[in-house]
Amino acid sequence: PRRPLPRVSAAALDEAAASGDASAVLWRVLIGAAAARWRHADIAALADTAPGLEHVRTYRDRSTRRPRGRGEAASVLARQWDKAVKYVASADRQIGDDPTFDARADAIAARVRAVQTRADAAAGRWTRGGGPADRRVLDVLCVLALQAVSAAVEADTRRLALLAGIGRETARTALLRLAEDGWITQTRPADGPHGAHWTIDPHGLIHTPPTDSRSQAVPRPAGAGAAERTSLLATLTARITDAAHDLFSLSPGLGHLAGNTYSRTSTDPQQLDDVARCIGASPAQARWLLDRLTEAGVLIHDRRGWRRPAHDRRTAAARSLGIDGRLAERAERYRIERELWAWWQAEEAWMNAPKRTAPTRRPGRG
DNA sequence: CCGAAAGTACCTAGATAAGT
DNA sequence: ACTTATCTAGGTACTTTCGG
Repeated sequence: PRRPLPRVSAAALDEAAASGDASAVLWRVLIGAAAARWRHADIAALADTAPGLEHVRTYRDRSTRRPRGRGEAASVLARQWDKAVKYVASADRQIGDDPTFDARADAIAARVRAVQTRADAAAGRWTRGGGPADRRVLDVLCVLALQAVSAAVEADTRRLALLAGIGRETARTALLRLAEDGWITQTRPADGPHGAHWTIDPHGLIHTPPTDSRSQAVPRPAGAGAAERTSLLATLTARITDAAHDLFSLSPGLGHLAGNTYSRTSTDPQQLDDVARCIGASPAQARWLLDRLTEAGVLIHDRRGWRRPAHDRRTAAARSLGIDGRLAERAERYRIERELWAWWQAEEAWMNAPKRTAPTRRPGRG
């Protein structure tokens, strides 16, 4: 979901950068593009022509500018882009660019938090039958909604399936089940090459209180909404990244529910009851799942409880079961890997960026 | 203007795991 | 041990876009 550039950055993109400080102009463009969730390919497509990207094409030699080589230009852009993405992730720069952003981020973060709270309270809904797949799809929809800063998002079944680490048909039926139970609603059917639109706000709760200037009854510090959105995004992205893995596929794999269980653990030890409550399972079922995860070598069990080892062992475990690479094969089949890969790399750059707030839990694998 | 290509949803059949 | 239902892959039909 790429948004238009903020005004400052759009102006910088058209600025004749050769005469002034070209690197500063480039920085203004990249920051805005990263905040608007552009991808590297989007900005790279403009590198040859846009006046504001002069710094990519040439470098300053005393009072003149000399052209860079093709490879050097690409590496300059890649390096600066990486820096910009990390900067935006750590500093919540969007607040300054877009005065409505904080309020919108606050609304969507509150909605996602409500959905997650309600889901966590629905014990048993996510452990039986298609429940594990349902919960993954719900979490992915929450992430997409946070990214788009909108409760309604376009979500075709393939993209959803790949992000959730499940099959496309499974994702489709999960959507139907979630809709039937009132967790989500389809706002627009599929239209040719475009997927259907779904909302995690079936009753339209978000749009009722608009960003009214007089509704300042609850004073919140500036940037609170943006910060909460960032924090939720980090938590939920880590969760789906942890769960979507070959090890948690079917057959000799440990299954979807085991993946969801693993995604709720961290390197800090947890008690059985905590884990059981997180996934809404009975203590006996949770115990069985934790034992299987421990047996596979991805969790450690001692008298303080269950925790993850310092290094992620999911891939090693999958390899020893002979199911390494399943998800990648599936992605290959769906033939949209290239597209998804770009999104995912931006997301990982986000995840690995230095955190401004207190460190939560570590993202699983780098 | 027409056909090819690409992307999506829906349907069906087989395999596998969970529940009783 | 048996029944049920869930997941997955393959195939089909429909729509839009693009190139000759």
